[in-house]
Amino acid sequence: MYVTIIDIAKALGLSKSTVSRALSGEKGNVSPETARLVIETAERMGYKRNELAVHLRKRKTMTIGILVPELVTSFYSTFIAHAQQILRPKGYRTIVALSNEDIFWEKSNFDLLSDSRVDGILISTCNDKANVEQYSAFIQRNIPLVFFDRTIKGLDCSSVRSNDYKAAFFLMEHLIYKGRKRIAHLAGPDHIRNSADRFQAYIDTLSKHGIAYDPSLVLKEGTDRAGGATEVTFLLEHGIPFDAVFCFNEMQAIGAEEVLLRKGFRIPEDIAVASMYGTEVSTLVHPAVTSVEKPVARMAEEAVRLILRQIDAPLSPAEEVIIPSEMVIRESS
Amino acid sequence: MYVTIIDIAKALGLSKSTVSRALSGEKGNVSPETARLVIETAERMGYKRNELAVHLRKRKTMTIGILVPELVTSFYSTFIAHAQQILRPKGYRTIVALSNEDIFWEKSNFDLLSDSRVDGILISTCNDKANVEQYSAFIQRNIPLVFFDRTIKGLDCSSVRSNDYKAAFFLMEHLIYKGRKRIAHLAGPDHIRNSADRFQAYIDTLSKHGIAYDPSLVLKEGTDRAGGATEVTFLLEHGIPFDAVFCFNEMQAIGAEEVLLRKGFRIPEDIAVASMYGTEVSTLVHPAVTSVEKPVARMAEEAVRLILRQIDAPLSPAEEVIIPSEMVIRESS
DNA sequence: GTGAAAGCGCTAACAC
DNA sequence: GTGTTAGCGCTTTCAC
Repeated sequence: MYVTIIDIAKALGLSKSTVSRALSGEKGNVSPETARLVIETAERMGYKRNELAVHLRKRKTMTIGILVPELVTSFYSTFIAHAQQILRPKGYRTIVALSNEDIFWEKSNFDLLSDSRVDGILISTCNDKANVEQYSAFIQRNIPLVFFDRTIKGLDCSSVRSNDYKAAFFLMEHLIYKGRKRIAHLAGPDHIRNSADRFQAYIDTLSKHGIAYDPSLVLKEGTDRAGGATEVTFLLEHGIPFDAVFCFNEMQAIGAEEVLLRKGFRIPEDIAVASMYGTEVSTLVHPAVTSVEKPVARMAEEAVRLILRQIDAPLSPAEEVIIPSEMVIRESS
Repeated sequence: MYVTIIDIAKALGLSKSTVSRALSGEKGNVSPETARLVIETAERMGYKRNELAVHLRKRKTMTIGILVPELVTSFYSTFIAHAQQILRPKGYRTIVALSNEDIFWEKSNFDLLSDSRVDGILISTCNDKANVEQYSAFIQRNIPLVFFDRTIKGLDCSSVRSNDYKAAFFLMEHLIYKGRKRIAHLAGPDHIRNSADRFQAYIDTLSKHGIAYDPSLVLKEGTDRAGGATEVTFLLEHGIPFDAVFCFNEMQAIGAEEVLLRKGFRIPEDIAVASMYGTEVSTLVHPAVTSVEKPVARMAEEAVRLILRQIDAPLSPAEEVIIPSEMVIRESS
C-alpha cells in the first residue's frame, strides 16, 4: 500500500542504497542529478519514508518522554513548552505522560514511555520512595533518565532542581518582615522531597525570628484549589487566628484566596497569601498573591542538556544541578 | 541496552522462534514447560518486546488515528471516548489530532498520522473542498479512511453521519410550534456540508409554515462562544427583533445565552435558545437551552466498525451510513 | 558515485 | 515442539 525505496529503485533502475542516500539529503555520496531524479520520483510516487523501519535500524526513535505529576499548575506546562522548544530544532519529538500524583499511574505510564522506546525520559516524580526499583533498573540498563524538580535522593542519575529550602526561607522571611506573626502553612505531601524542604524552611524561619511553632497552623488537606479552600475554611471555622498563609503551590493559593475574599478579608492587608511558586508566566495566580519564582526556563534547559548528553554519551557521570530560585517577590498590584 | 529475544534464546539455549512463540502467548506450538521457563527468564532479565520491530514485521501498528476539528464541543470528545472504548479491548491504540478548523493544520496533522503509519484514520473534516486530493490519494493507496459527522460528497470511501437536515427541521418546527415567528439563525461556515444542510432546513421550515425569510436574521460570525455572543449582541444593538435563536452548535448557544441573560431577557420565555447539538453527555449547555441530540455513541460504533472492516478486508466497498438524530427535545428545566 | 550485503528485533511459513 | 529461513523497510559499512 505504501511506496518503499525499493519501488523507487526499481522504477529508476537504481539500487535501494542509492535511493536511500539521495533521500536522506546528505549530498557528497550521490551525484546531484541522481539525487534530483530520485527526489522527484519519490514525490511523484507519493513516497513517505517508514519511520518505523528507520527507528528500528538506527535504534533511535528521536523522541523524549516527559512524565509529570499534573498539568494544572503552570510550572509543568511551562516546563514542557520550554523543553519542546529546545528539542524540536534538534529533531526530537516529545511524548507527555501524566502520573496524576498517583504512583500506579506513574508506574504504568513510565512503562508506556519505555515501551514506545523513547530515547530518554524526563521525570518529575509524584513520590520519592515508591517506584525507585523501576528507575534503578532503567538506569542500570543505561537508558537515559533525568529527574527534574521533584527528584529522588541516592539515585545514580542526573537531576535538576531548584533550591526549595532557600526559596521558602526567603518567602517566609518576607512575610515576617512585613510583620506577620501567625503564618499558616498549607503544606505538600510528605512523600515529596520538596514539601519536606519547604516545611523545614517554615520551621527554621520561625525559629530564627523567635516565633513559636504552632502545629495547628500546618495543614495538609491537598495541593489543589479545593485543598487550599478547605484548609483556610477550617482555620476560620475553628477560630484559629492567622495573618498569613504560606502555600505549597499556586493552586492552593488560589483556593485560599477565593475563600478569604468571599469572607470579606482584604488581601494582603488583613491576611497575606504567599505561594511557591507562581512561575513567571502564570496567569492563574491573582496579583494579590505574594510569590517566589521558580526558574522554569533554566530548569528545562538544564534537564534537556543532561538528557541529550546521556543519549550522546551514555556513560557520562551523573550530575546534580541545583538552580537557584529567583528571589523576587511579586506582590499585590 | 534493551534485552531482546535473542538474549533470552541464548541464555536458554533455545532458538529465537521458540522464545517468540512462548512470549506471544498462543500455546499449542510450544510446550508448557518451555513457555513457563521463557516467560520467567524474560521477566527476570527485564525483557520488553520492541513494538517497533513487531509493527514493522507485521506491517501493522495497531493504532487508529482520529482527526477532529476541535475539542471544545462535547461531541468530538465524546466520540473519541466511545471509539476508544470499543477499540481498546480489540488491542488498538488511538492517536488524536486536531485541525483547529483550519485546512493547513488539517493537512499537516493528516500527514503526521499517516507518517506514524496508523492502520486507519477516522476524520471529521473542517472543509469539504480543501484537502480532497490528499484524501483521494490516500484512498487510492487503499489505506483505510472513514469520514464521520462532517463528510465529503463524492469520495469513494465509507462515511457515517447523522441526518442534520431532518434534525434541524425538527428543531425549527419545535420552535415554530411554540409560537416563535422571528427566529435568528447563528449559522455555521459554508464550507461544511452540515451547515448547508441545517441552513436549508431553516429556510424550508420557515417556508412550510408561511414565515417570510429575513436574511438579516442569519449570522455567520463564528461557531464558538464568542461568535454566539457577538451575533446576539449585533441583533440587539441593531434593533433587529427576534424571539428565538437557532444555533449551529452548543458553544454559540452558550455565548448567546450569556449575553441574553446579562441583558435581562428570560430564557426561554422572552427568547428561546435552540442548539444543534448538545450531545447526551454535555454538561456545558445550560438547561434552558433547547436542543436535539446527536447519536454520538452509535456514530462512533459505526465509524469504528467501518474502519476495522476496511482494515481486515481492504477491498470491501464503501458504505454510507446515516444515523438518525434522536428527535428528543431537551428543554429548560 | 553506486551496488551488494548485512542487520536492527521480530514473526511466520516451512521443514523436521 | 523446535529450529531454520526469509523478510518487514530502512541505513550503513564495504567493495568497486
